[in-house]
Amino acid sequence: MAVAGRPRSDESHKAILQAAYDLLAEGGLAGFTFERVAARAGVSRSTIYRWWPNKGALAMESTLGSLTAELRISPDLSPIENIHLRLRRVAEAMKGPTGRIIAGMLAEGQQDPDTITSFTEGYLEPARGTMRALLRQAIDEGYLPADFDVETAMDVSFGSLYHQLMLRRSLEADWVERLTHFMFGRALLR
Amino acid sequence: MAVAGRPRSDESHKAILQAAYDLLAEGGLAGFTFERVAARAGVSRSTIYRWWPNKGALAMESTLGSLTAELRISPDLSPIENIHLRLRRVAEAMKGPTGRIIAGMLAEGQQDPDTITSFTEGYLEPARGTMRALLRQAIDEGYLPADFDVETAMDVSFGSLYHQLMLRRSLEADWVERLTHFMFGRALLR
Amino acid sequence: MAVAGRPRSDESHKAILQAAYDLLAEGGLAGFTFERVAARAGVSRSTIYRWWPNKGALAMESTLGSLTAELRISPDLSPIENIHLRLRRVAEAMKGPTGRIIAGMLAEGQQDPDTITSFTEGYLEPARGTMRALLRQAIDEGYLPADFDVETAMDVSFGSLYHQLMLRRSLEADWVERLTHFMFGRALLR
Amino acid sequence: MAVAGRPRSDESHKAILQAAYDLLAEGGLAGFTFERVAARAGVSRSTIYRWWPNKGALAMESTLGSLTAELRISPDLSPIENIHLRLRRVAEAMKGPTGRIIAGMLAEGQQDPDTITSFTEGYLEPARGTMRALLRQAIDEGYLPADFDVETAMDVSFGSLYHQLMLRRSLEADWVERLTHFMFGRALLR
DNA sequence: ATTTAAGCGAGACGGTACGTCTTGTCTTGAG
DNA sequence: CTCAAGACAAGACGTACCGTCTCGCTTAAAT
Repeated sequence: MAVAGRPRSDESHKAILQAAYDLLAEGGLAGFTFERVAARAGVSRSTIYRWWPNKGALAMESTLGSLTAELRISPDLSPIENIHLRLRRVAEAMKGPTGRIIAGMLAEGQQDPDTITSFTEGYLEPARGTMRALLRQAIDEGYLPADFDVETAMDVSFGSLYHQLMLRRSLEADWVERLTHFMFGRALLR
Repeated sequence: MAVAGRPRSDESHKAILQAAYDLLAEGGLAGFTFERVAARAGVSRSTIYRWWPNKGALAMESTLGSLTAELRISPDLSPIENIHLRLRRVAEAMKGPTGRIIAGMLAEGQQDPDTITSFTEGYLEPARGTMRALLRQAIDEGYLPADFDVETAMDVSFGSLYHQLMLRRSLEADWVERLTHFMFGRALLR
Repeated sequence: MAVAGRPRSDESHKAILQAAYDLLAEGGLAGFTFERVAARAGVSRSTIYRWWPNKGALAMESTLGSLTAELRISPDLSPIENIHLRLRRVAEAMKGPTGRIIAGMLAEGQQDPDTITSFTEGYLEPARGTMRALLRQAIDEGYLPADFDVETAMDVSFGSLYHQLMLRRSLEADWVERLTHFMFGRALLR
Repeated sequence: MAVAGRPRSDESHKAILQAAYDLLAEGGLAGFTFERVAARAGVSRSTIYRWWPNKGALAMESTLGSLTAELRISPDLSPIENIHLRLRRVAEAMKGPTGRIIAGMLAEGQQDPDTITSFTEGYLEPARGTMRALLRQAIDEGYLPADFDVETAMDVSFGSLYHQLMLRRSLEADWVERLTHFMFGRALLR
């Protein structure tokens, strides 16, 4: 049952998200301003304020879509190999604009807890869900021992990866490989 | 041999660092302003600009002293236990104001790479140095296999710990214990 | 047909002009600061910057109104007497706050030519217009010779008067009287 | 009888005056700063503060020498012609850097009365002295009537000339000629 | 057909902080 | 006693954003 009043402009909505994404990709958190987003989107500032309470929320929404795309599983690989592949892809993505955006959101979140919540719910938990399933499968199929600590494994893998990102340290393929070896042992990766 | 010119006021210097530390401890990065630091320290703003190029540098210097205090080794414990103890202490410290400050600096560093450099050189590398020594000792004394990947172990331990911090997730003792178990295996912790 | 956007606050506008006038009247150019004007007007600094490009412009606008008031002609006096009266009144006004303001604007104009332009167009030219009319009338009515140099007479009268002002020299009635005698000859002043 | 202590550096003294003069000539009052004078003179700021109480005094002293140079009388001309010549030369000088400096000092004097005093005593009164002598000579020799108001004539000539300068109006030769005509009548100038 | 209820642009407003600049004072060490 | 060097408190500068606000216009559902 539609409410009275002029409906929300889908055009503006999209333009804002796109402008926000572009700005974040270009300069990270610095230079990410409501004013600039509005200017680039060709939209009035108040329209942004009407729909997003703060920069974190806007940054989140403008980014989430593009983040979840790469979460795909190859059924012809072993669970451990699948995990390795996923980590490698995520690391790869983090080297580009997506990485700047995520780092920016984690940074923004230090001032505004809501951003952390959105980030966790919107991106991290889904990612952990897939990873969790893979780890459980690995246990079920005997690749990992029954008492393998799944949750900690995820804290470790995501944690070290994103920390690496924030410190602007290496996210190259061999770093990911060493990480996987460290977590699972060399034997499990053909 | 002192240089010409009025010498730097040690009093102001200390007052600035103290005020900066207090502000960071109180409100984290938000509300950490040169203006407020100056006001609280009873110092003119230009004096701060004269000595610190940006907020990150000031935040760093105001915190480093209190950070390095806790880097002490108990010689009567095994290397693994020492590592565990260190991680627990660091995690404990991160729950208080120090944690907010470090999270703030990592956040600030996303806009200003110099802050990351200062953080790495001033705090992280020294911490890694101690940790590295302990891990090598553990290998030498047979607690860990000869091919144990020391560097990755540090990426993992510090990484997951600080990521946990930034996500405002648990830093409780049992989390640290699970982390240590995950990295070294339960057997090694008495 | 009003333009879109929040309309300019007439209240703030007036408060700014009033505060500017008061500050100028009190202390002349020294102490005339956007910051103080803002504080006294109870207005944010940016509001002033939005409407006036520099101090001179604000000083001008805050003063022009009160300046043009005194330009009135008494029809029952001879043109020469009218001129004399006008000069005496202007000189009188220059002894008060208005004088400090005008001196301040002429001073300010040495750094910023726009201030001079505003002053000339907003105040001086109108004043010269009236004076010019009186001089022409005096010629027409035979008080002054046909080849009397009207423009130079105005350069001389205004010039010596405002120079006197800037040098903080006498602006008393007898000085004005001597000036008039010098320009027109004693005979013409009853 | 020399006083104890290091003698005043004549080199610094001259460098300061020269730097001050240059800065004034280049940019007028704007950009005339103790800091810049010190920098350009290769002198410490405190040295300037030790010898000059404020900008006006420094501006004055740096300029006075070059101002009085042009006050010379040609004995083979009539007094009126000499006056005319003098005014023309002063007007000519005012079109260059000297003019900017004098205008700057008159402006500066609106904030600091001492500058006005220095200006009057150091430059204006001497100039008026010469002019006064010429006018008296003109009266004595019958070029001007015995009751010619000498002081007012000087107020008028200098006043209109310097006002013209401050308004950035014409200081061309024909303007000076019209001024002389206005004051003395056409007959007296061949 | 008219009212009502948003959405939206434009843009003013009070604030806060930025980083820079200048002022006038002070403190040191060297001449 | 002078001078260079330079630190210091104070405070204004002009700019950039913030979050809020007031308008007038537009768009659609409800009356």
